Amino acid sequence: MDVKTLCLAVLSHGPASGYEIKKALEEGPYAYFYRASFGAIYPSLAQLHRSGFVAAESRSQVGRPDKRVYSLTPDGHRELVRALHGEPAPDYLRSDFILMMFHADLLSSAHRRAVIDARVRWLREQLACLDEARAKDPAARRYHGAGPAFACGLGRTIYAAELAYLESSRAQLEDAPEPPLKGAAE
Amino acid sequence: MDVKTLCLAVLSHGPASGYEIKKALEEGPYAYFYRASFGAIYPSLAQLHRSGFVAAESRSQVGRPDKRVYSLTPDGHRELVRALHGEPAPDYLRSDFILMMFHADLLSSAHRRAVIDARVRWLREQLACLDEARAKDPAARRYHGAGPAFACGLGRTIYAAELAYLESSRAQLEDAPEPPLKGAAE
DNA sequence: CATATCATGTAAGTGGTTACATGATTGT
DNA sequence: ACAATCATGTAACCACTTACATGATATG
Repeated sequence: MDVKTLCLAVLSHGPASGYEIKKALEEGPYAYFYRASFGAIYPSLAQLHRSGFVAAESRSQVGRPDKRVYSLTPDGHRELVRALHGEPAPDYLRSDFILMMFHADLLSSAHRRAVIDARVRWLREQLACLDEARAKDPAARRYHGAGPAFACGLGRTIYAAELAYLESSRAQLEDAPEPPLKGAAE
Repeated sequence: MDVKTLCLAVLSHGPASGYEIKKALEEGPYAYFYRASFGAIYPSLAQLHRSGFVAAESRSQVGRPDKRVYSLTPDGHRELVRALHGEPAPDYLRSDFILMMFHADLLSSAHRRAVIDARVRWLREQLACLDEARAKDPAARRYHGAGPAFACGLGRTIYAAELAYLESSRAQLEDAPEPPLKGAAE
């Protein structure tokens, strides 16, 4: 699943410009499981347009570049459905946080505490954000139905589980004695 | 955190060849939060060697290329500690599975069920693997101490939470009626 | 008066992956 | 016989990120 497919996915909720797609990707629920920059989005949209998967409408604006609003064509919709019916690639997670925790014994206790604190704050923020969105945020209206609810619930579950684990287990990590002599392993 | 740092991290548990690092990365607990291919590992090791962060010892073998066993130098250890004390980059997750679930309404019920079944099987496998390793697997002896236990426990917690969520919520997703008319959103 | 938001696009660089080249040994 | 495991390395390729170019309008 490349950025092109991701653009089709976002556009399936309604027409949008490249700029709006970027915003949807970093503010909406997509942010949880995907990411893309302008340098990836704009060329992708241009290529999707050449392939006939999206239609473009230029809305001229004063003072800024014309806003190009893209919308899914029937072909684009079929292409999205086709891509969604392939084998899902295995999840790819890259986490500096877990790497640091794995090597907690090499960390100064100050840094260890700071990193965990930041993580806890971030998790609480994400949870608050998800709950708030579910309640009344107008931006969330875009995403309704069983699928988005399921995916957001999954995100919520995982964040909550990690937060609970961190809060209950961080003491063990922080109280652990430093190894008596480095290089004495095994 | 690039592949170079990752190599240093693996080598901090003891000397290893490029091949063994790859195995540690895809079989050990690192697999949960990082990944790397030979094409990334071998050049990284060569560069680490040039930088003086690892020492190399060639063990000649009959019939195969000499096995080059690398080990962390004091400089390499310091470099690892230094890297571990930086700001952790935000987690990067890329999940085709969640993207598919987000667009569950575009999926055939057969594919939707197949994908969820495969995910459930995979999660159960991961959990079994983590529990087995904790019990008696000799390969896990490499990783001991509070850090690895914490990181593995975190992985276990998250997998278990996702599995429970999937099993309790999949019915809602699968029973959801198809939208009456496509394109009638809003 | 500086910073953020809106808005599109390109070019250079990067951090990898995939495929290739090579080949003995062991297990099925 | 065939596949898997052990073992290292290179080269071509790729998808993406970062930085640049441009600039009006609104907000604090």
